[in-house]
Amino acid sequence: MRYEKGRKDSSRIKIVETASERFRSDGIAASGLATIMSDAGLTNGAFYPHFASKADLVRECVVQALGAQSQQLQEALASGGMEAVIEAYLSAAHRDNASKGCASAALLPEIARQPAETRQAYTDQLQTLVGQISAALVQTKDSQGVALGVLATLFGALELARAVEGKELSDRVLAAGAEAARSIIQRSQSEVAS
Amino acid sequence: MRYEKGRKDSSRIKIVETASERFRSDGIAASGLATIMSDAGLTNGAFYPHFASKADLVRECVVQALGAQSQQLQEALASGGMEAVIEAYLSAAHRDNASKGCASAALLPEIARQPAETRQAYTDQLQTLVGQISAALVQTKDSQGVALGVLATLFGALELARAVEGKELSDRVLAAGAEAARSIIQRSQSEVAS
Amino acid sequence: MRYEKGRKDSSRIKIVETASERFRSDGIAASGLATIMSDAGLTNGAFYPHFASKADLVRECVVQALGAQSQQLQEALASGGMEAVIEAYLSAAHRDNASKGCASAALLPEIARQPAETRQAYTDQLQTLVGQISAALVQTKDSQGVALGVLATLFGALELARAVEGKELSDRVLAAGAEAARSIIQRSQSEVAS
Amino acid sequence: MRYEKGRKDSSRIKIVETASERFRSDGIAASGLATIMSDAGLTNGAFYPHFASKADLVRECVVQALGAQSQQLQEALASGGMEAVIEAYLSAAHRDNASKGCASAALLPEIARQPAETRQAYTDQLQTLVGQISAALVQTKDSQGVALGVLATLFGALELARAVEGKELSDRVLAAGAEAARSIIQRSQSEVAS
DNA sequence: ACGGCCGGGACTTCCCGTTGGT
DNA sequence: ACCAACGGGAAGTCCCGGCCGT
Repeated sequence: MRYEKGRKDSSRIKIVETASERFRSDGIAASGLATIMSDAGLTNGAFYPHFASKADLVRECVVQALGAQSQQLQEALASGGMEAVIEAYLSAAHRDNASKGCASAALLPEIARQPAETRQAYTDQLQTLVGQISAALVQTKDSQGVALGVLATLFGALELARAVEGKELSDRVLAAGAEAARSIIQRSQSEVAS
Repeated sequence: MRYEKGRKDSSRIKIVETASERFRSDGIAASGLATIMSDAGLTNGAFYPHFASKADLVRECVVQALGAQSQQLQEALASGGMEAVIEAYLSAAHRDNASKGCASAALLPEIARQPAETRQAYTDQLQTLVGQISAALVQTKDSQGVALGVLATLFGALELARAVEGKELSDRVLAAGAEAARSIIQRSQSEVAS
Repeated sequence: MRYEKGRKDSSRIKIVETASERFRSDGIAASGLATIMSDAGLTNGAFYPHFASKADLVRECVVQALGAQSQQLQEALASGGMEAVIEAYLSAAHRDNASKGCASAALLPEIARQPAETRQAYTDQLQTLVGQISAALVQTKDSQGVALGVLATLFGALELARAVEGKELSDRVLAAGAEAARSIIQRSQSEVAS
Repeated sequence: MRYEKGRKDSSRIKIVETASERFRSDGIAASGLATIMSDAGLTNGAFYPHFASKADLVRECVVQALGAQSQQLQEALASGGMEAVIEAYLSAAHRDNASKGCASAALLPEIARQPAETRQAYTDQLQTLVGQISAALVQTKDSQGVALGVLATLFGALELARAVEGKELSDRVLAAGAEAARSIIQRSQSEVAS
């Protein structure tokens, strides 16, 4: 799509992937371009031909990370429905592997402080996720609202599980988040039934 | 009382309050001590007699901010119950005023990257909130889990509302989060009823 | 002939001449190929069909510059002997016009840091100069040594005259160098006489 | 002298010493600040509090290197006179160890391209050397000129010995330079005698 | 031969957290 | 408590040597 015009831009892709992981593990502000480029097998000087600024890279990473998440979501929904999605999202593995996990749970407050363009890009990608989840639910008047509520719960629970000290409590947070997500879905369906 | 241990200098209190706001509005990593001290009406050199490091200040701020939140929560629960809490938390005013708002919604992913001591302090304070909410709910087998689920939903929804671009969508996120929180609570109560 | 081996394109000759001047005026490391090519009336891309690398060009320039110097030396020796050579070499005009002057005085330390092939090429050309001067001297046991000593003095004096600040001192350096060169020659001759 | 005012500035001294070696071994233009700072055990960011620019550092290095050379010269003159100076200067050890050796022989053409301030600093230091050598010679009308001539010969011969390929020839250059230097001195003395 | 691109890396500016002298 | 300075290190601009498609 984007980088079809010029060269094959494998470097650009490598940079975005490397940065995307680094941002999720260390945060955006705490990640330096030099480290990212070095991890990508390149040097500082090779950055600016690809991106106008760090903010530009951030936007690209948000798009990339949520795009990949959308694909994973599609597969999970197809194979196991919402229940599988919830269990995979609020798993210990996902909690313990932030660098390859959900960008929202890793970066939401930092995304909120990004320029409007980045937030718009995030919003666009998020709505894809909302649409996918909404479509997987029994249709109600406001299945998009339900999807948003479920996503908020998943994001919040994963962040909380990562922030608290103590594995036992963290596991309980994951379980509580999963139960909460199920509640939201089930209550929306029971409304339809009534 | 918690922060009696050190000197209860007014300077120290002022630094913590100022930093606490700055962290919530700009993020921890993006906030410099020089700016914080300047805003507190002091200079750089006055910091280290009070705190051993920035990480130390962060821990103190987390305690202070969640302590204050606990007090507000108590008042809101007393006057209007959980419904009032939800509405106040997921209000446009709270969304638009991060610097004086919930530290969790502003900082959770950054707290997750802090040293164990800070995460432990956060955990302690969080459990106070959980206890308060749990006590306000109809008692069930796992009212703490419900409280955790509600908190996760509130945190996630507020972060999401701040991150998305467009007021209309952001308002919908707030509403969806509120509805989701109500669902979690109501379903836990209906379980009791059945 | 030396540089017949490659194509004797006029472009190649132009590049070498342009680079040769630029190197002498700005130094090798400080001279970029883009500037050289541009000054030669060509573009970047025309370089590599002619030379394998910048080091290759440097070698070629060393050969070209010393070859030209050898011709000038021959003429000067023929017309005015060593005294004319010394005066021309240590003239204000030569000092103030490095770009068309002696490559040794302009580049010796940089040549010393070049790859062996370049240093070999320099050595070959230098020995031509040594032979010419040696032949112009009264023959002694070690007229080549005397020629080397004279050349070292001329190179060193010209470099020194270019490096010092202040025209008056610089002129004195030139004069002192000339007098030193004459001393070397005269003493070698007096040895013969004795 | 210079850095007495502020702190002990051991860092500054370390930077100058490290840079001074690096410049002499690799040349000024070819030496990057990052490498120099890294070798000095510091990082990029620590450079500019000490020096306004790379050119500023170069000037400092020129002063430092020639200052040290002046001390060595004094010792050599005291212990063995000019003959000892010549032999030490045009020794294989000095030729093969440019990084700790004479800055003039390593850098003269690059110094000639530096801003006037650097050239002035070089000139000042050079005149110290000239004065020392001049004082060591039998006094003649122009013992400063003789000293300049000797220095030019030494500089040129060392550069030449480093630039030529082949140890045997390089050794001959050293010997020829030494013989030339002796000739200059002796002829200046015989003038007096006559 | 052209022109543009690629990655490397230079120089410089800015600000950070922290320390020490006053 | 002030404040200047230190060293660390990031962001950004620039240009270099080298390569390729046209």
